[in-house]
Amino acid sequence: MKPRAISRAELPVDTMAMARFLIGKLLVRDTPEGRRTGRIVETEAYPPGDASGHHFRGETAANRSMFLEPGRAYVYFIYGVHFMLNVSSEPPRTGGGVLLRALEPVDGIELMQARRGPVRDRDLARGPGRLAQAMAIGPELNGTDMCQEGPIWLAEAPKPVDEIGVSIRIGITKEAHQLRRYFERGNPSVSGSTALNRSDG
DNA sequence: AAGAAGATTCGCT
DNA sequence: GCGAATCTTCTTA
Repeated sequence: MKPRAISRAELPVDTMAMARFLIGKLLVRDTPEGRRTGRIVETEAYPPGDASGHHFRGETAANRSMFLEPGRAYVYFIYGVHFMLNVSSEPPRTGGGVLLRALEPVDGIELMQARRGPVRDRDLARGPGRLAQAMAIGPELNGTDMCQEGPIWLAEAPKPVDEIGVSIRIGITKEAHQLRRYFERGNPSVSGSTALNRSDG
């Protein structure tokens, strides 16, 4: 299977639309050791004006990537332990992003296992911190254009998406009631509780 | 200059 | 279920 990159022209210029659009698409990571590919099965939207978003208080050196055009990687470090990968999703200087929370492993599974240890395949990239670890994502990828083949990029969906569910987002306290988490219902690589993954907001 | 909070995960109880 | 691990960034004094 040969993945084809998604051009910027194909991307929605809107955070909620982007979060939904990305479900089922491929995330491809190319490194000297080889290629890792995962199918995106869970996302969260952090649109402009959302107090839980890192862009909420305006552009800084740290959150600059989210103020670029759609399709840029925003990578940040949290809890002293984990990296997280987002895709910018609004017009330039606006500020918005979509957090990639889980992948269904497709290719390069041995490379993911090497970084994640002995866990079931479905758990390799189940959760945003695990996703970053499995895909070898670090701060050097912050700002990368994901709309062309490079170290980290987006590619077309390999198959039709199953039913998409919607729920509240995980692990935040501000704007906690907003239904801004999207996932492929029934996919075993989706994180979160059974109750959350049943709802369809 | 110091402190607290944070888009999590893992291991133990 | 709870707490630790461990660090960056922003806020407040």
